[in-house]
Amino acid sequence: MSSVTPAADGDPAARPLRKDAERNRARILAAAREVFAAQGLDAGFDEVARVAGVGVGTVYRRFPERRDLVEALFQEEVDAVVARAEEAAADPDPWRGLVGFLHWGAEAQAADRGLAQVLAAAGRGHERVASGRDRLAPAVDALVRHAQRAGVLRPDVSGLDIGIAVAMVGRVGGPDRARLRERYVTLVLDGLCLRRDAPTPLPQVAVGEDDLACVVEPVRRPR
Amino acid sequence: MSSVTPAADGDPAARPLRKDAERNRARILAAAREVFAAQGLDAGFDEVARVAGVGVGTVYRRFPERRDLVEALFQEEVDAVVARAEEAAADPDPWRGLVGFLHWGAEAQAADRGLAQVLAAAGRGHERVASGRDRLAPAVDALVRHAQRAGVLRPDVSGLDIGIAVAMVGRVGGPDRARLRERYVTLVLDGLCLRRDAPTPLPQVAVGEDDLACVVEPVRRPR
DNA sequence: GTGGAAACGGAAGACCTGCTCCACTTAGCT
DNA sequence: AGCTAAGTGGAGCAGGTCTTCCGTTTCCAC
Repeated sequence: MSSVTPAADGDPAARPLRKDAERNRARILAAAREVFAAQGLDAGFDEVARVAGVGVGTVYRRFPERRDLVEALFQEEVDAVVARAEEAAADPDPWRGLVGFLHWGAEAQAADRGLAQVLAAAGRGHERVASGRDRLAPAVDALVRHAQRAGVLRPDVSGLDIGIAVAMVGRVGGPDRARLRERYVTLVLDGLCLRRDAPTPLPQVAVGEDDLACVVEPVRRPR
Repeated sequence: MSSVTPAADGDPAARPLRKDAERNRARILAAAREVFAAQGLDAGFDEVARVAGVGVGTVYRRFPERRDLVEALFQEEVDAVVARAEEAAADPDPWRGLVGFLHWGAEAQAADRGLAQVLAAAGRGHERVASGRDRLAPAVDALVRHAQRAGVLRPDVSGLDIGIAVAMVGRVGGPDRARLRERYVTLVLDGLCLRRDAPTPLPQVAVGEDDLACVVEPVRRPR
């Protein structure tokens, strides 16, 4: 979660960075991970620089475009999602695998705004992060097919549906609304299963009359 | 949808506006409805003024705070949602009423970013729009109880759950993704019903390999 | 028609944000 | 140690948005 590719930055022919530059690069990546998770992918570079303890100029020199930073960061985060999907697909109980993946995915996206945005961009086929989708889609598709062949998942849904469902639920609520998200994952899963006689019990949520800060986050306005 | 309270603006003791002022006020409200629907509640006042064909100063004089404008606008929009919920609750077939309300609500929120934000704020208990929730919550609760008493809706969900579900699905996709939203409303409804033997058929969506612009919209960063 | 209060509009100032640039510092080689 | 190229940081500029302010226009009561 915090290891960083040491030097070779895509182009293996590039001369290695100086030691201090490499150290700062790592600091910037760590800071960006933190800031992007909290504020989303268009957080100010100033903030990233402040958290990293370097000047803005340094951030811009190392990552001239925002995409460069995002790309460097989320390669590994996407890997984590792919790994989790494969793990879920390997579960001997296919339904349990699917359930686990949905819960985990919703929580991961809720905890990290940047991740949510990257996955959305990957789904949308954005050039630079498209490689993310190319790895992600097969993994989720495999999970879906696995559950469908076992006859527990309805046959008319695709991996894309699962991705969108995770994204939808992941947008619900603030940081401490984990219970609420579990509730909606359970609800969606009751819609995803092939058939059922009774509803799956939902996690109870105690919301006070004036403590309904649990709604879906507002959309952002386009630039 | 386009009628506007002529003069009495909250305070009945206020002297009536001059005729031109009243005309401009109506123009501003119409423009704001359009602009807020497209761009969300924090669209620039400049844009509202431009669309209304008045100067920015006029907008600021009539509505010194953004909240004043939002409040004046969405009183009636919330009324429309309440009316739709009551209509749905009055349906002799309670399940059909619920299905119709979810489809309508998701589409309404997708078509109007401003409405989505206001409903979110209302759910969150925001002071000025709190009155909206006070009217909305009972209407949706009645719809839910109606369906539950008829034994078609699972008993462990509340009106709030319905509101959040509508909001979640309403965030999916862009303007022409109505089909996709229908798909997820159907899926959620299959999770909401008391029991079912087979999945409800989902509306088919044809998405090309690189036309996956169907993901949930990104979250916005806080000010 | 006239006087004066109300309303108008948009230029201008305050502010905020993304990015560049260059005088200075530092690592690493000899 | 001394030299040089690589690296640094933050002041400052450009471009954008929000809000105010005041000279001009419009309405309406008389």
